Amino acid sequence: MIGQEADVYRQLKQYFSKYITVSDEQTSVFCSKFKHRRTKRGEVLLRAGEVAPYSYFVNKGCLRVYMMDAEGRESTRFLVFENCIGTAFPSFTLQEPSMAYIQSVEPSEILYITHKDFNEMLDTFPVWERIYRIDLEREYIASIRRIESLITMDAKQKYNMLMNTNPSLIQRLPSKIIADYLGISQETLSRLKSKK
Amino acid sequence: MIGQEADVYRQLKQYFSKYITVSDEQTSVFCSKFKHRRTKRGEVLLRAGEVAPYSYFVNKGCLRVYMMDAEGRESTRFLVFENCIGTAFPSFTLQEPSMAYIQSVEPSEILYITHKDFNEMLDTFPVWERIYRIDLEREYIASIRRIESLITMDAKQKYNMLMNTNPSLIQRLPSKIIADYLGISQETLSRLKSKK
DNA sequence: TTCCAGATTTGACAAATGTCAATAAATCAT
DNA sequence: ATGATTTATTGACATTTGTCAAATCTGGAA
Repeated sequence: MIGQEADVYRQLKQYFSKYITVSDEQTSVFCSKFKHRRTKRGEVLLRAGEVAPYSYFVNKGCLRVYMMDAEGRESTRFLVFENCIGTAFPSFTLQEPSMAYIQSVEPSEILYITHKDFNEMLDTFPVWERIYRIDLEREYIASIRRIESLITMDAKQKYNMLMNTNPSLIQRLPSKIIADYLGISQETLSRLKSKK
Repeated sequence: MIGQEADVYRQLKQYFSKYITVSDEQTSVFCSKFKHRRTKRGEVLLRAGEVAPYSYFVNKGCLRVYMMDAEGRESTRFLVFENCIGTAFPSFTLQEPSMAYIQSVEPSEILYITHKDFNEMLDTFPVWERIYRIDLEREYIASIRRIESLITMDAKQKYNMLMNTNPSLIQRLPSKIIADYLGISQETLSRLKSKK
């Protein structure tokens, strides 16, 4: 049992020490702020209008951050896979009502931390701010790449890019989600796949 | 003369103390790392393929970070206006060759800092890391909003949004740049403006 | 002022993509 | 396994947007 519990934080600990060295004591403190839970396929963790209370680290599975327009059409803003941390970022950071939903697209195993704990750690541990800052840089760079692809590429180019950079994503997720992640209709995506 | 020199850093000092309190001594150290220069209209500060050596704070004017495809078509990734800091972010941060160009679209007055100084300050001053981290959060949130608009809106919606959130930008910049910032052709933009 | 270079607008047409509807395929719960 | 429900594909067509070319407008230099 102890072995199993320890295992729950194994990936998170790796995540902390990915770019910098963190002492065992600090790692323990950081982990202690994260609670563990499992989610069901399709489970909605946050609805638009709510203030995001948590940020999520994915041990296993996949979370999807998406918006819905007045006609019920969905657009996927971000996908959070194994060993990544994510949330409805503007809402979590500014503690404002969210424009986005968060949904577990697969049965998942996640660790989550409250905004309060997250920010207290920023004030208490410079190392935590360092870890977070480096993570922000990576996330921001990824979002810049995404913006570039959205303003410069047509549907086929965007799909090919995803094939090259993230082929597992295509195999794993329903094409409906791939389509609205790319900002194209599922019919267009379906045609791209057959035509090549 | 002393008064004029001090004035050059006035906006930068305000920028530092926008979200947190910074001592005068620290502010002085931070400012000392930024050099001052003026740019001409159209001047190119960075070319694709080069590693971005500097990050720029704009006192006056506007910088444009843009990409160019094989056919010479340009896409504006970001615009940096007064009292904002910006650069070819992935290149500056990772010190890799840039995919983007940086150009001064107006005669501008800027302060710039080297990557080395920037990172040394991160290791020396936790306050600097804090300032940078908060700035990253804001920039990242802005980029998320931009991604949302790119995947959910058509050309007219994107233009209307820009009109509402940033009307000065439309008056100030040539419509060619507005168009490739929105990821649409200048002809489409021109038609949108006349129709509604 | 006058002229020129660049920017903007407009028109005609082509290409890409979206929408709607019907069908086929896959997945889930029982 | 089997039916029910969701998801994916395909076709026909409408709409949006891009492309190219020409015309018009604009601001700065001589």
